[in-house]
Amino acid sequence: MDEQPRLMHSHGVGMAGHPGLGQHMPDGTEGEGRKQDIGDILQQIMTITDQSLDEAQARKHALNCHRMKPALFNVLCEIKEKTVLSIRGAQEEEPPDPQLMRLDNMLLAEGVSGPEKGGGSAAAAAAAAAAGGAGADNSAEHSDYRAKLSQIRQIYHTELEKYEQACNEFTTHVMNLLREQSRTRPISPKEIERMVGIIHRKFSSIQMQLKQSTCEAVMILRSRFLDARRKRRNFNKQATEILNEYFYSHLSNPYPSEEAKEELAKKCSITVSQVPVTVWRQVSNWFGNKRIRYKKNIGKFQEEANMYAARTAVTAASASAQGSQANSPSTPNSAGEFRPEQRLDRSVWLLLNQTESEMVQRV
DNA sequence: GCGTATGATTATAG
DNA sequence: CTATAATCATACGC
Repeated sequence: MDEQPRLMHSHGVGMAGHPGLGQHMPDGTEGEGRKQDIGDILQQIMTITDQSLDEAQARKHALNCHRMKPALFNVLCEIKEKTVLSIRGAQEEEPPDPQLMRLDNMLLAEGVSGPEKGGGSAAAAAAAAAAGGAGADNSAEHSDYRAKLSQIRQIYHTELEKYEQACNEFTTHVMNLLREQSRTRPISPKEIERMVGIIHRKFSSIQMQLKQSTCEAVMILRSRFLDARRKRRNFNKQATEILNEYFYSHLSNPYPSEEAKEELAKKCSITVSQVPVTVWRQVSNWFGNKRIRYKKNIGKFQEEANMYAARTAVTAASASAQGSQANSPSTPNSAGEFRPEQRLDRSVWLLLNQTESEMVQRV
């Protein structure tokens, strides 16, 4: 193993410019005749370009048939492998591309790349059911979606197959070519392997584009069909009134508990939602929107607040004293003082609410 | 049609 | 996980 690099080095240099290389060949143990042979062969190789074409062909043929040819050829292969591969081989060995993994995962999750059609639609149905909560009429709503999805799926698969086929064809073509050439050029199996790797990488980068565009198509489809914002329906008058009633009667702490939300949902009869959103979430959304919009512009909601406060005051006939307090136009801040036990929940809201209403009051 | 209202989603922070 | 703030996409009233 010690002399191998030296040997190859001399070969490399020799190939580049020194025809008289035969003398450097392995010594001692080798027979004289063999040494002579190698010198001859190299000499012939080096001078082959000086000859005419016919002569060169003849020489080439002779060299090809020479008994030392396989051994020398192997040496050449080894040299090339060591030099070329050491130069270019170091940068390879990439980990699986994270973006590709992401795309693959998404396609799998959307039921595009997974098992056959049954699995895909089942996954879609499951997703729809999971998102829908009360998905009574969802199936009819989503049939169009599923049809489009399977269309995408089909295109994806045929394209993928095409790429796969092209890749295989090209790979075998190149492999055959290289094998063919390996008879006359120093091409090691390892190099062929490497070339195959390169081809596969190229093709998989093309595949990635397909996956990318498929993902985009699925996302667009999803947003077209599954985005609830596109199917928005306003709550009916009664539901809004009930929600507003709760909101303004709990103005100091408008954070309904889970049970309260459930209760409100029931009272509002917003059980059948056209959108893939749970009833509970609709109530949450409503309160989230209401809080933020109220806080942003208390003045705008003042009238509404008074109205609902008045209504609750009228209904709550028993609590006349507090009712009148809540009834008066400018007492949202006093609500907190009347229910100190509620303040631990959302002190931030309370603070903002108080300061804002105080400001409004002063103006 | 257009501006506003409104329900839902997304991003972000605690 | 929830609440908030910003934003989106539609509904609604004019």
